[in-house]
Amino acid sequence: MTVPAASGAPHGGAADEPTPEAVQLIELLFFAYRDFTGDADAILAEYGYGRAHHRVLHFITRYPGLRVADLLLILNITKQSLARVLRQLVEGGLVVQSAGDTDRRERRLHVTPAGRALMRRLVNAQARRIRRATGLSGSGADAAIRRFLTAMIEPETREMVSTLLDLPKLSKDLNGELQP
Amino acid sequence: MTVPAASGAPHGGAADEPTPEAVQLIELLFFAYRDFTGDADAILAEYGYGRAHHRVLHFITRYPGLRVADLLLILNITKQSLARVLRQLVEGGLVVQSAGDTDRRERRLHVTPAGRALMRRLVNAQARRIRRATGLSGSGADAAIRRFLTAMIEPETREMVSTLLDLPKLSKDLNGELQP
DNA sequence: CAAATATGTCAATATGACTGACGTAAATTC
DNA sequence: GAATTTACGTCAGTCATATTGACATATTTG
Repeated sequence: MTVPAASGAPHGGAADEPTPEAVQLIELLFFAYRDFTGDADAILAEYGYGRAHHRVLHFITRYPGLRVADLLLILNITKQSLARVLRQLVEGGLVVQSAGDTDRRERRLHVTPAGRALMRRLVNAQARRIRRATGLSGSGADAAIRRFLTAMIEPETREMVSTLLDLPKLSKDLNGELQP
Repeated sequence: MTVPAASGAPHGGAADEPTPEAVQLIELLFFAYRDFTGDADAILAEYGYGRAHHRVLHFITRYPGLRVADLLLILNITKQSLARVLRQLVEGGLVVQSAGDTDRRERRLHVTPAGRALMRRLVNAQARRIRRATGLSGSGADAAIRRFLTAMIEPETREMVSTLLDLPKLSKDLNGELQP
């Protein structure tokens, strides 16, 4: 008797059974995401930064004036984890903090020109790969891929992400709009 | 006047400019992959294992008889990194090693029934999310998504991955077929 | 003023990755 | 048959990222 294949499933079992297509997508996701982040990793390494710095820089760039609490919710990490990364970005002159206008306990976060410079390199590299990939996927694929990735996100998180994606212009005054 | 950007182009410039769609996909990829791996992470935590164990277990399950060298190439990590994870899986009774038939220096890797049991839980959770996502993306989306993810993979790696995906049945005798 | 909130920080720990060096057994080559 | 190469393992040290728990400080709010 041969070793049961792929998922170990004897095939034809529960309705819950993973389809071979789904299993293939699991592997593709692994390799695709690894190479996708690899683009950025190579650039970040020049600066002595890592993926964590990238994520923080990304969201501060995209949503200027973000508060620390917002970042914690978006990234879903602890403040201790964020602290070191954020401190290094500030010390490196890529990010500046300033007390909130109405609430001076808050640290509103903004990227500096140097931070924008790095972000541009990073987004260029990653967007190039994405454009190439969507280009190769045929027209109209873009919408399907966006729907797929959105559906992959945890429903609760999905709402927050939709808010983020749909309101990029409001960045200058997203005072607490992020999570009511 | 806005701050001049990193690699030069202040918008409307180079053809290299990242499109807003690409930038959105960057964020969606981040959240989608995070929640996708979160499914598995929760299960693995029960066993005291991590993502690294998952990846190793996954590929041994999918390609029984895999050699250590194959795993290193697939995962693109060092043997020292693999060592601890693999040892823990063997000690935990999820994976067994046996000397190769023709070359007794090789350690052919196989999952035990216990390993299959864990893998089944993991693949069920992740495939469920994927099926739900592809389901929500409309019919025919599956192929578009597969093309997109494949195109996201580094061309060199892509060949290896295609080989892996296309030859799942040959798993029992992939003697060195993995990388000629 | 007291309590809640936003943020920061000290300390200890875990995971997963790395480099570099060295060891052993088995196969291959001369 | 000896020498080299290959497959794998292991010891030692380091780094990046994350965790939990406890405590500090400033500021806003009731």
